[in-house]
Amino acid sequence: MADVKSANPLFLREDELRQAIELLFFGYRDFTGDADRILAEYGFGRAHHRVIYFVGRHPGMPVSQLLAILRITKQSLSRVLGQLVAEGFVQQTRGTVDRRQRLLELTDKGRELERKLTEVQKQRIARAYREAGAEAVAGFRTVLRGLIDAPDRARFDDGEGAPSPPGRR
Amino acid sequence: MADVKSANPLFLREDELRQAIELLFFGYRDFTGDADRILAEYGFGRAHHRVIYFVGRHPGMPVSQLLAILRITKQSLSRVLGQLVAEGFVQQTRGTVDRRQRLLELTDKGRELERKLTEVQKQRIARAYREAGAEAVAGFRTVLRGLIDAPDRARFDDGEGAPSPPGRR
DNA sequence: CAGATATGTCAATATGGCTGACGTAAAATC
DNA sequence: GATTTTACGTCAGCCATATTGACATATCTG
Repeated sequence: MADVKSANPLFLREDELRQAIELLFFGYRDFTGDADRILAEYGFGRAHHRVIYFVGRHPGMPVSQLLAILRITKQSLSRVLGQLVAEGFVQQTRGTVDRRQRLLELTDKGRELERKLTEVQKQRIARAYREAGAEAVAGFRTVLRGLIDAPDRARFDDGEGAPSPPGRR
Repeated sequence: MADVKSANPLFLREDELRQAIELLFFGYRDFTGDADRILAEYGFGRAHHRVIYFVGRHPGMPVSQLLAILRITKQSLSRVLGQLVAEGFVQQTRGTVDRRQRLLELTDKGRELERKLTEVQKQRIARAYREAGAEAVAGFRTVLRGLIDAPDRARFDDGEGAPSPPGRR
């Protein structure tokens, strides 16, 4: 089982690749489904979740960087971020080194919601990880990382979490 | 490397689980990005892709079954499916055993688009698979399958492609 | 025949994207 | 110090995709 280096190994067959497409479709649908249900209770959507997640992950992040990660326009972000600020989930403070910047961070209320959302997703992943075992998990990460475009792939190299450099897209 | 059965193995640590969340976010975004670009040329969106994909995969599928897979309302499907039929990508024929049913299938034009869309996605997956190797691929599939809710998980067991039984949701 | 089912359609609404235009404050540059 | 660039915000309008609810029609089933 170590010499699978033929020109067209089994795992590159048509139906294997198709299966991957469907695994990603169903997997992502169910993976996001957990959080969607919680968000609905708050009148929020997936867009709010992404903001809450990344702000929670990188406290003090300026708006421009959040835009770069999410790859949406500032007008689109504005509505969502505005709601989160208005309802007290996200807090904006002026930057000290560059006073034009609005640095974003979660409030206690925001952190609580972030925790709830991340919790259900972590549980789903933990269950799948546990059932699959360490080796399968390593494979999962390798393949998924390989599906990501090079610029953002670096995010999963080293310390993981380092914001990608400007001009990545 | 065979006795990782402690109460809380390394791969279940907080940061490992968080990394999985981000891998899925970035991975799915880039995975769908390829097809999105092609679809835009046709004035279609992701919704059209899903219809084309599943109809192509299961020719002769009735509308009700497509609704069950996509988990959207018939009103939502109606607009998208209507466009695809109007523009000659999908063809509807009355069922013979049950004449109330509209059985869906791709036209030649539809099959051609399906092929183009699936092709770019297969290429991305094939590259990641090739770089990762057979064992990693096996792990990827095991974990991803574990992320899927039980009803649809069966889709990836046996012959794979068997439509899930009625009442799955 | 009565009722359930498969499909379609009309209308109204929400969410989350987009482009374009314009404004303001602060930093950076000449 | 004046000018230009940057970071951010906002107004206005558009599009795609989803929702709920109500109703219509044809067909199947008991």
